[in-house]
Amino acid sequence: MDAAEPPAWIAVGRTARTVVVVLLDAGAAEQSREEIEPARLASWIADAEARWAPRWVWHDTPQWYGALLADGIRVARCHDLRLCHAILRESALVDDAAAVRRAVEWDAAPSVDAEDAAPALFELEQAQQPTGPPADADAAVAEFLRQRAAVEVSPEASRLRLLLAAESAGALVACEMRAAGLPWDAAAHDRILVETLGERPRGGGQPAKLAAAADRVRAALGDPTASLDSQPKLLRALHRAGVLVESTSRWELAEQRHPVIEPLLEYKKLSRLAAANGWTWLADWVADGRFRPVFVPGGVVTGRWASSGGGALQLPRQLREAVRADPGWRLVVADVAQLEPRVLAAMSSDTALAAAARGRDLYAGIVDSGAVATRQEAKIALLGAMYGATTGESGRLVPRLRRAYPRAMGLVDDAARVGEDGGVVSTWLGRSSPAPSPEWSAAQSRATEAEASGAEEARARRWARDRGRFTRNFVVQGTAAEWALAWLADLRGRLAALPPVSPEHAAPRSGPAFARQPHLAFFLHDEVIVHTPAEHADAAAEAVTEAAASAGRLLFGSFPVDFRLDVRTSETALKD
DNA sequence: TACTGGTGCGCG
DNA sequence: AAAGCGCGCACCAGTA
Repeated sequence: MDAAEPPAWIAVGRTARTVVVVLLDAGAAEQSREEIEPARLASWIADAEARWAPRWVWHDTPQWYGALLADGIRVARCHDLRLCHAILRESALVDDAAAVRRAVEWDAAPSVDAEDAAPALFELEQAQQPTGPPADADAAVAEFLRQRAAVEVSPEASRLRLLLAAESAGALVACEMRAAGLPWDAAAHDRILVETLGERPRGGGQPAKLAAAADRVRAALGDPTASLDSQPKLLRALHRAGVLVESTSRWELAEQRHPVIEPLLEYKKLSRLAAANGWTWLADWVADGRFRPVFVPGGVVTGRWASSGGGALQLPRQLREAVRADPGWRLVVADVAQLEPRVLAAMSSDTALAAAARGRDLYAGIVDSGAVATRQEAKIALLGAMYGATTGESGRLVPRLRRAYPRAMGLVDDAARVGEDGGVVSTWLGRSSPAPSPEWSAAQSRATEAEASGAEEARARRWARDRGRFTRNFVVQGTAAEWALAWLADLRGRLAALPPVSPEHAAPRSGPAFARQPHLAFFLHDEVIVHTPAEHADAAAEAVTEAAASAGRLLFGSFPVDFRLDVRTSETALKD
């Protein structure tokens, strides 16, 4: 593995029986290539990482990195071809995306079980990959060159490079968080379930408190066999009892006065907990004291992560008590206060909004500016502006923000207008919204024809406004996701650079080697949880804070906006 | 039996 | 029954 100059990139790909590595210089010219026996691969990669710290180029991070982590190997940087392809093929910052778009094989989603198959990645027999992007080295290099070409000719190359690096770093973090898991106290979870729902019945059936709530509902309805889990049946039963609601949603029920309401709301609350995060969930998703969800970077059109299985991004507040650090360890829980409005202030260079946010609760700052009277009003107005509210209290308050913060409001209003006209909008770093569907466009052009019906015109208008609200929010939500990726990536590096922990903490119960150091354990749009030995908790908390400031500078340079964090260090992930 | 669409609720 | 964005999941009902 000698090379004249250190490789800046190393592309990896599989053949039927071996792995091919391709060393590329900083200009992406090939220096050399080598075929590696699967048994030697892990140590080869570990050596190359230590020697050159290259950026690893591979087709799909979970399939490569999952196996490496299982072998105790961590890498600092990668370029995830599949994720970067998805960004570049749509980005309006790319002048000529034709070549990238033609490579349709890179549009394929990886097979669902690819991640679980990862530990077997280098076993001889697994050569077939039924779906997903190509896994061989030649395809990887070719796609990498196409992507580089698309980026390098763009006038916005530096933004795109940052976005691709952040997206790829996120892919590494997602794999690592799955490998490390979120420390989960099953006994504490069980206690919460027993307290809330009652003892778990041995032979199946409903727990006592849930059954009792159901009985009270049926008694109040005067209908001992009423079905509570079927929306149509429940609705009919309510009507028979004289509760004339149009839906069975909590919101509408709460406005009614009838003896059935209180027990019904109670029943809904309990049955939700039992169904979504009850004993079945605990058995399915928690093992060895860890909750291991599948994070899906880039899973949302805006660039936010999605999750698959376990409902990782919907952890109910009620269960946060069950998130519990290992003995001698701590959790550093940090979330950003009003991330999206701060991002909006920065990307629109709205110094007034940034000033309202600086060093304090942003909503309080808006109140102080005199635009609205109360914190609640400020919150409703700002959310309404970013989501496109037109009616109700929110719709009434938005015009006042428009006067106070014309630049910020102008940015989201413009994004809405572009979307209504069928155009494409982009985030700060260059992730673009999808083009309108053919059905959408057809409806719009149909509505302009002379013989279009009133109904057709109304539908086209409604769809246009729907799309306007989507693009309005896309620019803010998507840029906030970019900030969060930069935060994660920077934090990951800082945590990895902390000094080694003392020996008594160096070997916790189980898990990958990096999890013996302070490490990221959870991420939720604007929140991170770091699991750390107690002796490093202060350093980890400091790293979280510094990473946030660093992310702000990386995206917005010296623009004077701050990203305030609420940071708590404790043994559980409980909030307030 | 496997699917799809509707409903409702959890999260940001 | 939300208004006003983005998700995932469970459950039911209707259909293939």
